[in-house]
Amino acid sequence: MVAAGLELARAGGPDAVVLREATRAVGVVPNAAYRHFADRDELLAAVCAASMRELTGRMAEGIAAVPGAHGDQAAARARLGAIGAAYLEFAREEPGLFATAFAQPRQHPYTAGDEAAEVDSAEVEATPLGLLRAALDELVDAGTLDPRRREGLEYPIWSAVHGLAVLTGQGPLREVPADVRARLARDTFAFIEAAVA
Amino acid sequence: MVAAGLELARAGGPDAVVLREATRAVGVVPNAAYRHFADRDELLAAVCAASMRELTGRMAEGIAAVPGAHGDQAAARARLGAIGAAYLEFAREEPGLFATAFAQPRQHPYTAGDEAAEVDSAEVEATPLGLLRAALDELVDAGTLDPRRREGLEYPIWSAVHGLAVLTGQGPLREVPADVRARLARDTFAFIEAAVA
DNA sequence: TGTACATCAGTGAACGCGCGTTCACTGATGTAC
DNA sequence: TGTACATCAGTGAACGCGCGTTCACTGATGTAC
Repeated sequence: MVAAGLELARAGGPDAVVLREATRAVGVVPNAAYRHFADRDELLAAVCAASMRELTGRMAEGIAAVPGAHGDQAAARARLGAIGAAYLEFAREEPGLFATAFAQPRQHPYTAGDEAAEVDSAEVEATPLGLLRAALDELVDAGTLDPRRREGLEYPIWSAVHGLAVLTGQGPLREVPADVRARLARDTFAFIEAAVA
Repeated sequence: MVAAGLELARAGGPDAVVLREATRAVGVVPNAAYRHFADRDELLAAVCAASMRELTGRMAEGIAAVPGAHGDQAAARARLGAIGAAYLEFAREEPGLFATAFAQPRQHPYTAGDEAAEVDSAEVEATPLGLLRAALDELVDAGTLDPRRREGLEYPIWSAVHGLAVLTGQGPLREVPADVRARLARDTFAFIEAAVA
């Protein structure tokens, strides 16, 4: 059911996650879905969570593909770039899933500064925000990023990349040609580096 | 009809712009709408355009409220800040209209660098992007912004502010308390200033 | 080893709902002669 | 000045659609005695 819903979301975003259609894809009668989900919203929530997991997985892959030991300056920078690139690539290649991942967000605890330690670190990791935090922490470890500038830095960076993804996805910039899109991505990354440096 | 649709969008976003409901609000029979709109999508497009105009208007008000002559350094900076603040404020106070403004975007010509001159300047102005461009141009005029860094700078800035609006609006950060939200906005503005300087 | 029973995924039929849209129409308003 | 006519916003009734959801049910599977 969730896999079927995921395909619907891939093709048409969260609104396309229609209970009856998912059961049809599975080859089952509509009300059979109620064996597994309380209602349509519960199915949608599961599909949203799966979409978010998919995004997180792509980002993790992008990071893992960058060689170099933890703490190496060039590698740390490259890993931050890989995070942003994977995020934008997912938004471009899977607009339906991207929209779905953010359509019905699980409550996302804001944990900056002092409260950070309270959160189960494994859970935080398995999240786009968690991966971004780890990358910034590595930049601090590598000596590239001044620790005093580290606090809260994940949010403006996340905003910039997410904003670009949205504007060039469903947004007003969705019709720009591929080369312009690539340039926007480069400019945005340069902008982030300028602010970090 | 558009005003009624706008109220629906204000309350529930673009999906809430239901043709029958708009006619009901106007006190008219459903099919009467077809005197004025080819179909539901045409009504929605009109409502989206009106939402975008509303956003642009709020931003223009925010700019106009900043005293100081064109080219004054402090005033120029304040105007850039006012743009971002108005954008975020609109997204927070009118989430439905904000979502609607970006729901069915009019094709938005990308005009950076050489092509900029080709576009009717009046049309460009009456747009969030146009206002942002004007503010950045003023920073150049004021001598605050290096002209060599000006080109294409509007997009990362727009992305950062738009991303923050989305993440704290419908997005994963939508549940954060007001003070944290304010801090995120401050951090993002500081981030932008750091990249611009 | 065999029988009784609980579990539970899936069935078949139906419901009420609100939607967008089409049809032929009415009736007021303004204009041409 | 008065009559004929075009225009056009709105009417009334109806359509087919697909949706989420509820009901009482069946039939296979696994388990307890």
